[in-house]
Amino acid sequence: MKKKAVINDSPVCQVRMQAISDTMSILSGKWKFHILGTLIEGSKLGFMDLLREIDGIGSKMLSKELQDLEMNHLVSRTVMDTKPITVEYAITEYGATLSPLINELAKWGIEYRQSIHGSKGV
Amino acid sequence: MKKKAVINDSPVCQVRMQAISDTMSILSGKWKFHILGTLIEGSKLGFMDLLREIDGIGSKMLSKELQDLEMNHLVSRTVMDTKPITVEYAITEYGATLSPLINELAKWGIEYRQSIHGSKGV
DNA sequence: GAAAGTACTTTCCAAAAGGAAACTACCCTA
DNA sequence: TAGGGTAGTTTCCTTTTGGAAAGTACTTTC
Repeated sequence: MKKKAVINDSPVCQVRMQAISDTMSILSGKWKFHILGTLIEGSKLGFMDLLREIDGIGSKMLSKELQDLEMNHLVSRTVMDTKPITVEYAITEYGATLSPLINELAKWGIEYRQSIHGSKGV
Repeated sequence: MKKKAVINDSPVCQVRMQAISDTMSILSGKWKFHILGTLIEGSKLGFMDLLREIDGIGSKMLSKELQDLEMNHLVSRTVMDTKPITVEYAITEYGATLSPLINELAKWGIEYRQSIHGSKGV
């Protein structure tokens, strides 16, 4: 009995799956989308600003996630030579290409909430 | 010295952030997007089919993730009364509303790969 | 009646993720 | 010179995640 050739294991599909894995590995963790979302809304924020803006995050996580995002060129880090030195974090032009994705994420989440409340068991 | 009112903590923004958290918590884990992506491509697959299709997943994870997705009405599970009983997993109509999101995810990942190869350091 | 296929579940373990609190280091103001 | 603000880092700990392997249960085929 031959094993049925289930679906599409064509290159396009494998590339697609790989692409999804790539995106998710770059944006993994509990806080990446929050940080990016915050920086997309209010460009140029300091470390303490982000710590205050993003509800629940601690300095360790914020620091680590910002480093990840910077490494992937999604956010920029600029040390200003103000007197108590400050650092400006901002979304890069490249990071801004995530806007459509983040919008889809938000849109789906909003519709999800509505579907829970507005229906009798989906 | 008054604390600067950093950005938009208007209800819309909080709702948006909450929505992103909701979506991500439903789609958390290493395999959800793979499973959904696979079921969107080839509707109606058995447990063993999925196990073979999704490279690297084990039966424990597949089982657990399918239960999660079923609980959230994103996939359906139908026990067929064939002789060695088989189970058909399929994406629900509701689960299909994730297609645009998954497409964005894939699209961004593909462009990401291109940006790595095609540029001199972004 | 043994093997193999369906669909899982259970156990046991290792690694990764994440959080609280304390600590560094530097500067300014009072 | 003590307190408070900047921007983090370090330590220690718990929780979560995920994987390998074996087990369950039932059926059909050889």
